[in-house]
Amino acid sequence: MSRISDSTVRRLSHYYRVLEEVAAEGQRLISSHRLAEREGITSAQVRKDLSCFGSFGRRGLGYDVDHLREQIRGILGLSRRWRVAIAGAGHIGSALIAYRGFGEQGFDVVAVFDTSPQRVGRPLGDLAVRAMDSLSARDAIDVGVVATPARAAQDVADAFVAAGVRGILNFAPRKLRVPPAVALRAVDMTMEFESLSFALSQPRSARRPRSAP
Amino acid sequence: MSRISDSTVRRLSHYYRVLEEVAAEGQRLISSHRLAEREGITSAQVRKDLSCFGSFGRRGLGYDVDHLREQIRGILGLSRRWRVAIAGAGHIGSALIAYRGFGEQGFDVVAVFDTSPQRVGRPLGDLAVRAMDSLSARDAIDVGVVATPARAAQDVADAFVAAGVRGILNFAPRKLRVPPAVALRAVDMTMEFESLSFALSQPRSARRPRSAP
DNA sequence: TTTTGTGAACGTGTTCACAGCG
DNA sequence: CGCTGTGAACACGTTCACAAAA
Repeated sequence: MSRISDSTVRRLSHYYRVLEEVAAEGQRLISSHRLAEREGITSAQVRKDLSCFGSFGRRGLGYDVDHLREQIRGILGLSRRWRVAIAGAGHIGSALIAYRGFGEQGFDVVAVFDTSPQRVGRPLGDLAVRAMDSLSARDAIDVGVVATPARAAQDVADAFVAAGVRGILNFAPRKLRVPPAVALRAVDMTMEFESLSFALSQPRSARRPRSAP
Repeated sequence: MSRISDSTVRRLSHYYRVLEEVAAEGQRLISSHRLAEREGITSAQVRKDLSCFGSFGRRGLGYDVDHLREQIRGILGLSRRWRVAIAGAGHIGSALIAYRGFGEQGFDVVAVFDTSPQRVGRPLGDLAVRAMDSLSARDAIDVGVVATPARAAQDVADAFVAAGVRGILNFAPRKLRVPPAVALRAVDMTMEFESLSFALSQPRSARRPRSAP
C-alpha cells in the first residue's frame, strides 16, 4: 500500500457523501461507474481510490452501499470523535459554532478562545469564550481552528501546537508554519476569490476540460 | 503561452500577499529564492509560474517588488472591481458581509438574497436582504456566492447562472453543476475537517514531504 | 455478461541544471 | 559572480485497457 494522495482523501469525502444520499434512496448496490458519474470523474478513478484501502467491491455487481460507506467512515476516521477548539470568536468562529453539521461528523467543539477582553466570558452557543492564554494541554484538543485576523494567526497556531494539537485548520489568509507532525489544512477564501477573479479576467476561450464519456 | 494551471494561480495569490508584506517592510527587490522560502516552495517554481506571464525579473538582481506586485495585480484581475451577490443570509453569508477585506481586493458585495420570509427585508450590513427570486440579470452580478444549506445549493446556483453570473463560489457541501462557461470554486469545510480526521487517524509515519534545501 | 482490480500508458505539474544576461 | 528564464528530467496523479471473478 503506497502513500495516499491528498486528492484521493478529498474524493473519499465525496464518495462518503454520495453513499449517504444513495443509501437514503434505498439503493443497496452501486457500481464504480454510478459513483463516478455523480462525482464527475471516471470510474477507474473511483476504483483506484478504493483499491488503496482494500477490495470492497464484488465483480459483476458493484459495491454494497452500506458496507462501503462504513469502510470509508472508518478510513476517514469518522467513527471516533475529535475534540475541536476554535480560536477567534468573530464572525467565522461564530459561524462554525452555530453550524451543527460538524457534530454529526464526529467533531465536537469543546472550547472557544479569544484575546479580546470584550469577548472573553461571553456565551457563544453552549460555550463561554475563554481567554486565549488559558489554552493548555489539559484541554486535550485534537484539532485547532484558526479563525483570527491574519496578524494573530501564527501566534495562535503556535499556542495550539504548544497545547499538543495534532491538526490545525486555518481560516486566516496567511501561510502558517507548524511542525511536520501537525497536520495542516487551510481554507483561504481570499485566495478563492482571487482565483475566480483570474478566471473571469481570462478571454472566454481556455476553460477547464470536462471530458464527456 | 500555454494554459495556466490552477496551482499556478493559487500561488500567484500567495506571491501577491508576500509582495505586499515585503513592500511594507521597505524592500525594493526580491529574488525568486526569497519569494520561495516565504512560500515554502522552490525558487524554480516561482520563476516558472511568473514566466507564464512574461519576464518580470532582472538577471543578477531579482524582481522589483512594486513592479511585480502591480503585474500580478493585473494578472489576477484585481485592478478592476467585481460585483458579488451572496445567497443565504445565515452565518456564513453574514460573516462574508461583515468581512471588509474583500472590498480592498476589488470585490463589492452588492446584494444578499435569502428564501426565508423571516430574513427577507432585514438589514445586513449596508444591505437589505432580498427575496431570492428577485435576482435577475439586471443586478449585473459577476460572482455569486452560495452560502445556503446543501439542499438549496443547486437551485441557487441555477438562479445565479440564469442571472448571468460568470463565476460562482460555493460554500455548501455539495458538488454543483454549472455550464462550462461559468467559473466554479468551492470552499468545503466539511471536507477539510474530514481530511484532517484522516490525517490524524494515520500512524505517525507518512507525513507530507517538505524538502529541506 | 457485467463490473472489479490493476499494471501500463499517458498527461500534467514540479524540480533540476545550466545557458544567457546583467 | 548572481540570478533569471527555460528545456530536459523527473515524479505523480489520471486514464486506459484488459485479465480475473461473479
